[in-house]
Amino acid sequence: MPEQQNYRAPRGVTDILPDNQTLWNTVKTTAINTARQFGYQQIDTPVFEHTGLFRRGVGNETDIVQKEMYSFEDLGGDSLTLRPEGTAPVCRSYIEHGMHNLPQPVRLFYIAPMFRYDRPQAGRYRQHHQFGCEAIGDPSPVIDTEIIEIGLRYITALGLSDVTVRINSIGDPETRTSYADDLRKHYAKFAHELPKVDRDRLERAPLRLLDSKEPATQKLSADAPKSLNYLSDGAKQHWETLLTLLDGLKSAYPSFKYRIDHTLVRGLDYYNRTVFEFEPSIEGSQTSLFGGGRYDPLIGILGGNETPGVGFGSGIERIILEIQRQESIEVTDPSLNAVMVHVGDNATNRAAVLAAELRNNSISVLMAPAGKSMRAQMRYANRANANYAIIIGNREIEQGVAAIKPLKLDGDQNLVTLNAQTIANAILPSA
RNA sequence: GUGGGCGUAGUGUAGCGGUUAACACGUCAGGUUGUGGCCCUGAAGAUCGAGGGUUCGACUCCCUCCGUCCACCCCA
Repeated sequence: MPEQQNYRAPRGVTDILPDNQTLWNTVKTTAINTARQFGYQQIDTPVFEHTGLFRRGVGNETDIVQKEMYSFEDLGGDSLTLRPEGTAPVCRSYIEHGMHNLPQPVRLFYIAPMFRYDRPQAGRYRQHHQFGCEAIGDPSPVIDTEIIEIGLRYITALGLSDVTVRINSIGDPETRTSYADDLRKHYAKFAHELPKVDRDRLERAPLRLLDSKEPATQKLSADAPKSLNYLSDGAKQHWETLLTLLDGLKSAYPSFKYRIDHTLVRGLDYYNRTVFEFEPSIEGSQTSLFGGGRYDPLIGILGGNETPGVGFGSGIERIILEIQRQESIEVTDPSLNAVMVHVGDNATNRAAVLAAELRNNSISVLMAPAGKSMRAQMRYANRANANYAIIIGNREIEQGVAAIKPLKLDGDQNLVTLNAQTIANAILPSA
């Protein structure tokens, strides 16, 4: 006897069961419609890429690359990685397909699974899905604002309120090094007071100390140097224009509020200037719904011509959690037009043919389980969430009729001639 | 990687050192002449997460492991 093994889904990944599909599809459809309203076109990139794309693009020292990637060697010896984020692959595709020859900026969006090896918890999974938008080829803060507006429109369409946008500018790569140096100096004075996790980060990633959750570090962060004071003239003007544009959004989005947060930095190396996050205003676990920013260096890093870009990624699972928490929208499963209830072999054969013909009339219909009692079939029809039962037994076959019984609406059962057209007329709503 | 909570039928729960391990929902079959929802009856379904102890006896107490959830970290 072979040993029996009960498999479960691997840690941190989940099935999206039929009960949740309507909500999922609503969210995805909302994302697609929103992106299209802004003229974004959909792109799908492969689930895996060359590992080097992420090492270079996301940054070799980032947590994502250091400890969260699903990397493997394929049978040909290539090192491949399940995509942990969406921006680098889209930029790779932009370069590979010469999209700089298209009118700039190129506006793209995707809805795709992402993979990160991490300890699962609420709102965090090893496979999650992101709706992302990328605008490539435009350096203006107008397009930064557009990206943020897409996010606003998306969450507004999903009925979400109490969402705050945190925003910051981390400047350009050149000014960032001197900023990082000064940050190091600031914290180094009190290095002995820092918790060990933060002391470790001091050298490697001083910007990360700013959003540390350690109280001791937070106290020091209050009067730490701010990246906004280190901006180059160009970055500074970009930032100030951005704020003006964001203020302008308030007339179209009355509940929109943003907060300048100089502790906001992001864990991916490719960002410059604008960075932002959308987060719900709940205490406790801070699960941001969106993250994004400008990534002007990225295309160059990946070997393309220097090309500016800006974008965001938004976790669909987290959006769904927030929709459920706020009860912001209600979805109902679509109902079925009809279930065929059939007793007796002749009736069953006739019912199967009729079902096929009804489907030609765009009617959704399914067969109740053959060979079961009429009571069992009627119960099945009821559970199937169907509008009508089409009942065919020996009596109906003899008389050449079908009994049409409404299951949801009030009304009596009635008999119609046994053919697809008359049945269709009897159950189609408009008729 | 670090810390905490929790693991009993498909799901949600109850239970106690000795029980036929209970209840609800769900599933299946019935409730006379072929007709769902409500209601009623019955059935199937749990090696009480795994292994090891303590004990005459453990689902119940102890240990280990595994799983899971939550938090840290990081992010979406």
